[in-house]
Amino acid sequence: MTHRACFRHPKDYPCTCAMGNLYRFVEPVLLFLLKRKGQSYGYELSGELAEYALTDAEIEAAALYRALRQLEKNGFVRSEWDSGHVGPARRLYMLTEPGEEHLEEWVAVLDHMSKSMEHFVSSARAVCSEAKTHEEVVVLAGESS
Amino acid sequence: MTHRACFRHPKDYPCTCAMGNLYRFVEPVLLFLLKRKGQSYGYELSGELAEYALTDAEIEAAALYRALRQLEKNGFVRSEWDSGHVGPARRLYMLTEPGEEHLEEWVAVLDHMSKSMEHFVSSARAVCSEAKTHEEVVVLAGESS
DNA sequence: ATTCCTTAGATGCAAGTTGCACCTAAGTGT
DNA sequence: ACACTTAGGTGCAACTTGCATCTAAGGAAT
Repeated sequence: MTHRACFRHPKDYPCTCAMGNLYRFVEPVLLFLLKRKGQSYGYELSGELAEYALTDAEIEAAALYRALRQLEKNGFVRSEWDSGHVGPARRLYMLTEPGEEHLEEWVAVLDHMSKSMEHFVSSARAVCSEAKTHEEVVVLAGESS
Repeated sequence: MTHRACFRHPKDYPCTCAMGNLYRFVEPVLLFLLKRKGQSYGYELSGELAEYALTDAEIEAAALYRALRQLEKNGFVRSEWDSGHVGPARRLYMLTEPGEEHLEEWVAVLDHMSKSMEHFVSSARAVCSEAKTHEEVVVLAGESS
């Protein structure tokens, strides 16, 4: 039941929905956006998250708010209430010094993962096309048997 | 407590341990190994898993056995007991036709993710080095203020 | 005044993955 | 008898996520 049922994306789109749950890499994207913007708040970030998301899966607002609180609990961001505008108060987040370092750690980790995945993809493609070539050989040989 | 505590790897190694839990991508690696080997069993696979693992984190034997059962439940692999050898019986796994297709889906997904991560890494590096350059400018300017 | 919409943040619950510790069982060696 | 290796497995706590739902402030319309 976990797999093979994706309503959200068109067929042929390489979404991860049908692959079972994957962590969404919410943290590093939030750290990156906060680094680039200087400061921001949950509702605003939720609009820009999709652009740099590492999977195609939509990042839920609930996950976003929880990730920000978790980052704060771990000391990577800090926040203050901002009421200097119309509408409900916003919780403004900004990176801390440990947060800057943590972002750089994430960059190293994701660089590493990206390369591992590339290696995996090319190895798997080699095995699969080998198998296909073999199938073709079998099919061609089968014509005359 | 989730973060910043990795005992298992040397410092400076870009491990994911300190990044909180990440899914380990056990499934696609197992599908790939079964494709390449034709058939295999848990204990043997556990020795070859590290080579193609997509994160540096060790994949636990427990996770491996559970992933194989899950794959079977979902129809991507099938298994049979093998007692034709010394020692305890082995549960021999092999890909099914849906499993072959699922592997190809995984390859497409991981190709996509690999490229997203690469994009993220280069964007983040640009922002960080920009900030560093700015810091250097500030430091240099600060010399004479 | 009451109702509805938008903005903004948050929680409760079920389902899923994982790490750790532990267990069963077959065969081998001492 | 006892310990070791191979092989597969379970129970529990901790964690992430999706979905549904909630609070609350401000603005617009009836």
